[in-house]
Amino acid sequence: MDAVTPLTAAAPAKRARRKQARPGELLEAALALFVEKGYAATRVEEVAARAGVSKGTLFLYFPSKEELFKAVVRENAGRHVADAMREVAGYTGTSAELLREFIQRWWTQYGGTPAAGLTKLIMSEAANFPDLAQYYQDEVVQPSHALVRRIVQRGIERRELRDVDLNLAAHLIVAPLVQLVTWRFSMAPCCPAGLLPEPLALLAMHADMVVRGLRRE
Amino acid sequence: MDAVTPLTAAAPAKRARRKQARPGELLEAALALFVEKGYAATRVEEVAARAGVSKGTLFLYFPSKEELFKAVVRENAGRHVADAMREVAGYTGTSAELLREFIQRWWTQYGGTPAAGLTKLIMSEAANFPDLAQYYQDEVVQPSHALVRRIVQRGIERRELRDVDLNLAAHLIVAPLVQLVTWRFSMAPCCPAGLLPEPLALLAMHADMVVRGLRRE
Amino acid sequence: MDAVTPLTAAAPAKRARRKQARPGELLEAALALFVEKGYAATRVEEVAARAGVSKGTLFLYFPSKEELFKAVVRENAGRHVADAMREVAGYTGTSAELLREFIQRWWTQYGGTPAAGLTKLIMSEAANFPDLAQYYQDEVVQPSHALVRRIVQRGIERRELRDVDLNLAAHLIVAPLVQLVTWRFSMAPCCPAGLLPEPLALLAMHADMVVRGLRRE
Amino acid sequence: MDAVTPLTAAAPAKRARRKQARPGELLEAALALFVEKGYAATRVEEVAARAGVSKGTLFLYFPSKEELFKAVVRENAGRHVADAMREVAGYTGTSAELLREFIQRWWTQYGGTPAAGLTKLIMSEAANFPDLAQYYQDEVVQPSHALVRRIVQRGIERRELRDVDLNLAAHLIVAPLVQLVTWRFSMAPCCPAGLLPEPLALLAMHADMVVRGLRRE
DNA sequence: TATGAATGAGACTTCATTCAT
DNA sequence: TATGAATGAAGTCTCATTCAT
Repeated sequence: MDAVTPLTAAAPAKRARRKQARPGELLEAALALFVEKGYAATRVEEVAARAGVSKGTLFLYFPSKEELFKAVVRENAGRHVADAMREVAGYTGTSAELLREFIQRWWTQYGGTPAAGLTKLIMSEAANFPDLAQYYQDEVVQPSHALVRRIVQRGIERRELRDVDLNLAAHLIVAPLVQLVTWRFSMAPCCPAGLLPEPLALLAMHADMVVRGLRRE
Repeated sequence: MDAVTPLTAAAPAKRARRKQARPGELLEAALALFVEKGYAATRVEEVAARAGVSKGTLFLYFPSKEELFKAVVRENAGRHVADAMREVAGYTGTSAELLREFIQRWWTQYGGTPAAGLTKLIMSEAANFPDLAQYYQDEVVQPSHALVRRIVQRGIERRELRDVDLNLAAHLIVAPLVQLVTWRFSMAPCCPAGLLPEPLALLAMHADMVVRGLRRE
Repeated sequence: MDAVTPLTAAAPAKRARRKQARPGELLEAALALFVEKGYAATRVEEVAARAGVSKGTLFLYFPSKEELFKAVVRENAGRHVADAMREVAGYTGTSAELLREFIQRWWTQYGGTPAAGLTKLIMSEAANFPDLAQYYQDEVVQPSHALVRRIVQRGIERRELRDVDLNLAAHLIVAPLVQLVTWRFSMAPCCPAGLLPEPLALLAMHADMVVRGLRRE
Repeated sequence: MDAVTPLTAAAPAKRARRKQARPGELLEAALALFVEKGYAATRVEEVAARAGVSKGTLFLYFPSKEELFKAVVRENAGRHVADAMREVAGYTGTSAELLREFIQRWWTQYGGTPAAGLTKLIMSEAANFPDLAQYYQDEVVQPSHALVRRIVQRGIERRELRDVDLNLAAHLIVAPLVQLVTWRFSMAPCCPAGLLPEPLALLAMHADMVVRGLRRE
């Protein structure tokens, strides 16, 4: 700000920096708790505590628990779909490779991140927040399915894949992905080891099964 | 109630019958509401009202909301798995037929019934009721997966199917089934028509994909 | 209910009888406290305690503090005006007697009762509850002023009173009455004895002054 | 702030002037808001905002909301009574003229000014702040009533007025004045036009009524 | 057995007050 | 001196649970 006082310029405002960061910290804490315990069973004081602030501070940034919840959904919904669509559009390899690539990426960019909890959260709370469910439907589900349908259609047009119902195929390709994150945030924490398949191994086999299941013989 | 009025004499019998039925009616009502709104957001008074009794009556049959919830889970968990295991044991047809048969039956006997809401319910509440999650794991998930593994193993032994990882295969076969009911009780009510695939068509294609994906070429 | 069991008929339901009385008891308690401390400074728990019930019970009868407040106003507003209007309509004496009668009655039927606190309450809270202020205006103020204007007009028509502005006269006749109750519920409790004029003496002199001030000389 | 920038050198002076004025601006803002919404319903942040400063600044000048309130009352109470007493002492005209003069002056110097809101404020909050009510009683009510009693007594001694109870007469003379300001700050803002009498016309008629009501016939 | 009025612990939310900047 | 982010006590309201009828 001022070249004459570089010392203070380095620490412009500890408070101000926190203020910038607060909403994000609160949203992160809220996502984790809402996913774990559900909306109703999560107390705002817990969210605040996990974000390292007091109850009152939360309400400086979000006017109510419900608005906090909506912000959590909006913040995390549909951030990765757009990226993925662009990548698919320019892909030049075989459909088998594309499907494997897509499934792998889905895991590294969404399924394996904390943001994936949103999937379980929406599933659990859809009936209590119909407008959010609709929003998620529009912003995440529809674009994702459209993307998968496009991949399959590309394979059909390239005569690599059988001529199947695109909508059904999309559901069957997506289902194990969704199921994987749903499981990760619900039963998995209760069921120690052994029985949980390694996500990447599961996804590799899923890609393999899909390719075999769809390929033109 | 009054010996002078024989017209009402029939009542005690009817009431007795109702009395017998009460717990079942309450469990049914509770399942539906817990599935729809979640445990925390469901009020016991709603459950009682839906079962046609008063709030106080519910507490005559279940000592607390939590015990009601546990009863709901115990009542609905694992009723169908044992039957299915017996049927598989005596099956004589091909693996393709067996897989199709299994998937169809799963839908008609569980996935398409109100009891399937339990799957979504457990997903949503597992973290809040770890012992119930464990119970469900032991009574439903493990037996179901074991059953599916047995089907696949039978196919491998009969040299109809490839030699795949049984555990991964079981997860991939089950995932779309679980996903179907999860969806049915969460997003589906919000997303009118068109986009929802017909369950039986979806399951038929799933069976087809699984057979193609696993068969020995 | 049943002539054969007169003993139980005498005590049909202690609970039920309380339920009947509860809203009235709560309204009475609320009126007293709202008048004394104002709406914002009165805690619902105090109201409940004064009515002899717990916090939760209050909310069985009134959905919110604000609705309780509105019920208090509606319950107490304008109950006496209609009676007074009927009496004035049939009066046959002189205007001096009528004015004295009116003022005396106002005190015995409203100004001296707990319900008079409503006047101070509305004064204090009008800006925070504009719709209630309007309601009070319509149900109490306007009818009361109309009644007083009618009394004065009758006197003018009978050539007992001077031909004055009816609206101004009404305000000047009413002002000391309102002031008396306002004082009674605000300063009076703080200013012990001596300085407080005897209400009936004050009202008698007021009536006298009004008659002298309005009479045709 | 910076000697190198003479342009801003004027600022300290301006700010100093503001600093001097701060308490007054805050008291003015507080009076208006306390009158309008009551003590409890007024937030200190609103007071600060109306005075053009931040919440924290208010607490530099007043240690608490309650002290701010007390300062508001002390600042506005009893400023005009002393002046009026002096004027009455040297008056040489008739009692009728004196009463008219007194009532007119009361309006121009108090009743028509923002400070008159204090009357309504004290009335509303007396029970919550008994010591302030006492203070107001001592500093404003008693002196005012004493002044009015003196005016009436002077008229009696000059054989212009009847020999009435001085205390009652004072209450009846003051009541419409108090009522006028009370109304002005409570119901008036809700009741658009038409029905509100013109203050000066009302006061003129009041003076007229008082003179007629008290004069020796 | 059935009811529903009553309770009170606990949740969300507000706001006077503090304090680092 | 001035700011406004942060705090937490206190208030409103909900709802599981009890119990007199």
